[in-house]
Amino acid sequence: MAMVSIKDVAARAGVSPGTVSNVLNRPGKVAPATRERVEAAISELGFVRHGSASTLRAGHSRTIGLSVIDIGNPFFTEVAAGVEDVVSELGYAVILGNSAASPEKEDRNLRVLAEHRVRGVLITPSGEDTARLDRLREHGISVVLVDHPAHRPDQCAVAVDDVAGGRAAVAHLLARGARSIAYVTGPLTIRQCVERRTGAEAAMREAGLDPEGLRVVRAATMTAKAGEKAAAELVAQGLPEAVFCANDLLALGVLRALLRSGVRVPDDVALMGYDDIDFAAASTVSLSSMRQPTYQLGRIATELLLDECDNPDTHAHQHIMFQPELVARESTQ
Amino acid sequence: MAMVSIKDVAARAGVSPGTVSNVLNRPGKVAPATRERVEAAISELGFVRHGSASTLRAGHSRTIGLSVIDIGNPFFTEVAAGVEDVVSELGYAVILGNSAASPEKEDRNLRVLAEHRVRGVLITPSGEDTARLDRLREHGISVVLVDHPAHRPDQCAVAVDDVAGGRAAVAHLLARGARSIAYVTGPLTIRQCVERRTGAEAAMREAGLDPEGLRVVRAATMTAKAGEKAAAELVAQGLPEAVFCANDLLALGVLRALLRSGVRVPDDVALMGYDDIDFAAASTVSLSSMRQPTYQLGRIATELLLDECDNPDTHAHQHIMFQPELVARESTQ
DNA sequence: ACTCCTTTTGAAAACGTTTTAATCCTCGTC
DNA sequence: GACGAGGATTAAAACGTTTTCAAAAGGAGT
Repeated sequence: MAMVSIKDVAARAGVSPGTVSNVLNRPGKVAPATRERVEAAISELGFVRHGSASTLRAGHSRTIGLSVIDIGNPFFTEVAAGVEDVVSELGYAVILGNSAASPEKEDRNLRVLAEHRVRGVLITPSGEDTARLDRLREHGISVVLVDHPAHRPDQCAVAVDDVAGGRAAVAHLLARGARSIAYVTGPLTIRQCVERRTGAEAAMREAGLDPEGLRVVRAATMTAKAGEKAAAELVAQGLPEAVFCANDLLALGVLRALLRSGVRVPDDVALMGYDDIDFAAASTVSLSSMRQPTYQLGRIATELLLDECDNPDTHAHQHIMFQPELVARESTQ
Repeated sequence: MAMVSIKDVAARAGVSPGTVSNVLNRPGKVAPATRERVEAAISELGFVRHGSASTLRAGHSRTIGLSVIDIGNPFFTEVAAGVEDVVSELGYAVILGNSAASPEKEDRNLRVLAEHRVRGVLITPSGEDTARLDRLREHGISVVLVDHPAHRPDQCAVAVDDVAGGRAAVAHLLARGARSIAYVTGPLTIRQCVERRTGAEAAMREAGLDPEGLRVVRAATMTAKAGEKAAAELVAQGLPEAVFCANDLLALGVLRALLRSGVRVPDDVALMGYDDIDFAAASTVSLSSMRQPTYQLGRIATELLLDECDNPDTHAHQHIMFQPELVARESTQ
């Protein structure tokens, strides 16, 4: 329990605490000779700066919050990797929050982030309630939306066009000859699920089909397990010619359950996922999917956030929208 | 930029700041009437406690650190889920660090955690250098090892028997009739890789084979991509009858590359992974693997850590060692 | 020797909370 | 009606840093 403070360092180096602080934060402002002396004292004493004291006095922390919907989903893991890579050299800490698509958990996480006075928050909101995000901003905490379009102009957001993605996915299935299509979705509170569906319906309309014909199966969560359950439902009610899943995890679950029931993919049923996670290409029947620039999403969002924090006056808010890319594999051959 | 402080709340409620603090931290100590008044003021003013100030004065934070080797590996994601579930109701924050098996990155992350004066650290160390962990403890930060046996008696650790796992895996391959076996491993700085190999060699010895016969292929990282590369090497140098991978990610990469080269699994080569991540069961040829109580690892480690922090005197350090379980699937049929 | 810069350092206040010790009340008891 | 006991509340000091402002030191020019 060493508890070496800046004062001890100052005493050891024969300078004042203020100078030590300068060495730490504005090394340019202090003469090389003194700086060296201070640095020596720091390492001799094993001093490590008390982040909370620093945050308290300086008024801002070196911490950002990252709130995702499902940390078990490789999509978000890859986003997190992008965030990490940008942030780690800067000595920033990332506080991770997993909302599990529950507004209450998300609330609790945001509250924790607010208490920690994080510099900013990267969030993939799990619902459309923008109020709590606005409340964060009132506390001086910047917010950048990840995989979600902006709520308002004075805000950064990095997203991927989910309507376009849903349309492309279903257009692909239709082009392959499927006429009856099921859409396996997660909770309808999740925007991505809704928009991909909108796109899917648009594709049907464009093909001259009634969008009402899109059979929607709702899964409780966007996991493989939930996908298996959804597939059971499909099997019980009679199979469509093609299934479009809101997510690769759902699709992998659907695939597993279908194969187990003796349904052949893609011969009996074609199958499309979304996100193109690494495992999509490796699955039993390799999975067609919609690829998104996931890692980039994390990187760019973080860069925007940091710019907003560091240059509040010159910062230009940006709404970036990527286009997803169809990757056709065995499951829709 | 509201910046409501405890003083404002106190003024509004007509009490002193000390009383507000009591309402926040020891609600029992304050009369119901005043408490209500204070709570009303809190919500009217939208007060949120300044965590750094609290940490600074109280001497301890409501934050723990989680340092993993690869956040992209579902194994660690599941550990993280276990951690999250324990911690989230307590209002604790989790600072995530990804060491990417690099001691430098791990160092940097630990430094950040030390600066933040986290309550404790959960870590899967990426090497055997215990010095920096001891340094953390000197700063009064508890450390619990995850998926790693204890370095010292006065320390908690939750691990899985990797030697036993390696032995069981290779014994399984031998029982299936394989005589030439390759071991695809990650960096040898990673203990898990080394111990699984030790187990593998033990299994060979027990079967009357020369453990030197175990062909070791080293991959730079424990990812699917690195697995593909390793498989290419195997193919080029002549295939063994069975391949044991230190990790499911490696195994999935090996599998993908083998199939692409026209090698049949398990007919030409049997394949075993390790970790039994969700995707192992879903892959092209479902993957035999060693299952570990991953989620439990995270949960229990966190509980131990919190107990150590909250009851430093009554706390009994524990070294928990789980046994892995073999899951046989198609890849070793 | 003096002034006038520039560069470097130091003293002290402030950040928002927790906590200790002290004060103030309210009651019950004698 | 005085006295204490005991609970509720408060005032004030601390936690370790950053930052502002002023002062000191050093150098150059007269």
